[in-house]
Amino acid sequence: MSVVVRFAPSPTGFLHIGGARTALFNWLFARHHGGRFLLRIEDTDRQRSTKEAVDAIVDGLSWLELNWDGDIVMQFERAPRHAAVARQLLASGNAYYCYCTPDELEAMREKARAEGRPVRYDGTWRDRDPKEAPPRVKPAIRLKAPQTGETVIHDHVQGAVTVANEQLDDLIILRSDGTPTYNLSVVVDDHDMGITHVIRGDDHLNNAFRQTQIYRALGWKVPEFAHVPLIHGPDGAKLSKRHGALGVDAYRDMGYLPEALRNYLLRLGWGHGDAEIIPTAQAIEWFDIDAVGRSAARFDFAKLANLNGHYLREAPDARLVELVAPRLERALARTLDAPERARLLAAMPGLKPRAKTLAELADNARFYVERRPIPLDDKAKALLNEAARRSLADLVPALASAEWSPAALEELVRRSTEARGVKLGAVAQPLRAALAGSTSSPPIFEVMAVLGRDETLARLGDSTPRRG
RNA sequence: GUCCCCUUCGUCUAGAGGCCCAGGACACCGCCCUCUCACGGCGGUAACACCGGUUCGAAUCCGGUAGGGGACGCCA
Repeated sequence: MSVVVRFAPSPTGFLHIGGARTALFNWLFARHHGGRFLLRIEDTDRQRSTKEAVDAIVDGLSWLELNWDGDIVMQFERAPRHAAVARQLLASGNAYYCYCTPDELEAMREKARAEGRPVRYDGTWRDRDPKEAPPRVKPAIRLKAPQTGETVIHDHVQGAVTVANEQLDDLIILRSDGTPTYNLSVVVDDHDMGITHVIRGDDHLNNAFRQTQIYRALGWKVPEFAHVPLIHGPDGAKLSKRHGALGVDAYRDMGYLPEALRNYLLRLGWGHGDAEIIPTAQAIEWFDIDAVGRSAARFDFAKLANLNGHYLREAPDARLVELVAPRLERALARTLDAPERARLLAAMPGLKPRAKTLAELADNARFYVERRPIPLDDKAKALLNEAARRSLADLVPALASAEWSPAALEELVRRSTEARGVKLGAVAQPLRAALAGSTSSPPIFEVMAVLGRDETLARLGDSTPRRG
């Protein structure tokens, strides 16, 4: 049997990090088994669904490179089909009209809660003659669920989960306005789309029982289930915005690479021996939904940053220039020309091991394309005292005719410091301050090589006293 | 309140009765490398929630307790 899975978000906000992970698991499962990964937008809540949210989901999945197969299914468009199935259930005696009004139901729940009883529909209209229906009340359709026995789900993550049928009430499958409810729509769509494995957040575990009852009433085959745990914040509580329940676009903005986020999300709740760095191709080979853990994991930015640093170091320099250039252009409020981009490319090997995010990489790269006189931070200013400036000035004549390579420059400066009996750092740090504008940067001779002789001497000139 | 689920270092996890006085990674702390900052290398602190039981032997199996999470809508 070929595997067919789907990711089915409701477009009521951005694609959040938890949704991204269930999408990733679905995608990996499909790719591992050579099956299909479908995308269905559950937009049946007309009040809250927005076009912007649909775009955000599509953009987020695209950025994460979780490509789906076939066309996107818009659930609302299938509402007539769902309603038809509800009527089919009615005709077969597996559903019935319920004439309770929302107010009555609310009162029913209120009373049950107050009396400490389970909050469930009491079955008022289950066996009552519809002829007794109050006039002018439009009925909803409820599933006539089994009242005895139990419903068991064999979940690939949670194992066998059993619930007594008396715990489940007769859920509404078609609203009084004729629109289908979530559980009905999901069952009909999953069936019609040929979904073999339903992989979703475990907040849906309870729905799986309801849905199983609908499948049975319809005589349809129940799909395999895998309910993956939710992601929690650092405090163990539900992920809040402050903790990282952000849209994936926010992670892109913070400068994380999609492959790093994928690797991080994969390791949240799943492991393969001691493996930590798991590139996507490897993940596809190894991924196994049955090995996903049953407990919720906490989101940890530090680990994400570490992983991101790894993928940053591995990324081709040209790609990083493309990713960093727009950030620099925004910061500098101007566009970068070809020589500046070339300079960034040459600087990238020295820059990338020093950053954990693209934001940090852009910050660190900025001095390379800053226009003279480049701004100096406070520590750099303090470092460039009278004595430091003089020793830099002493270096200028030799630099003017030096061979311009990192090794030759280092050799030259080392010889000069040895001759004067000072440590290399005594000159390297002032050089760094004058050329990079701060007290930390890639190796200074490499910086000089990338900057070129003219720019180097010009920057030194900006910081040293004029010769008389 | 009712139902369901979860519980190994601070965090993510390995572990499916003896290989575990519990392994890896991140974070943290030392040391090394070193022109700064990183990267890298080496080392360190640190966990089987608790109580019973089964067994020659339990992190691993069973029961209970505690703590945490999720679900209880004519939302999805």
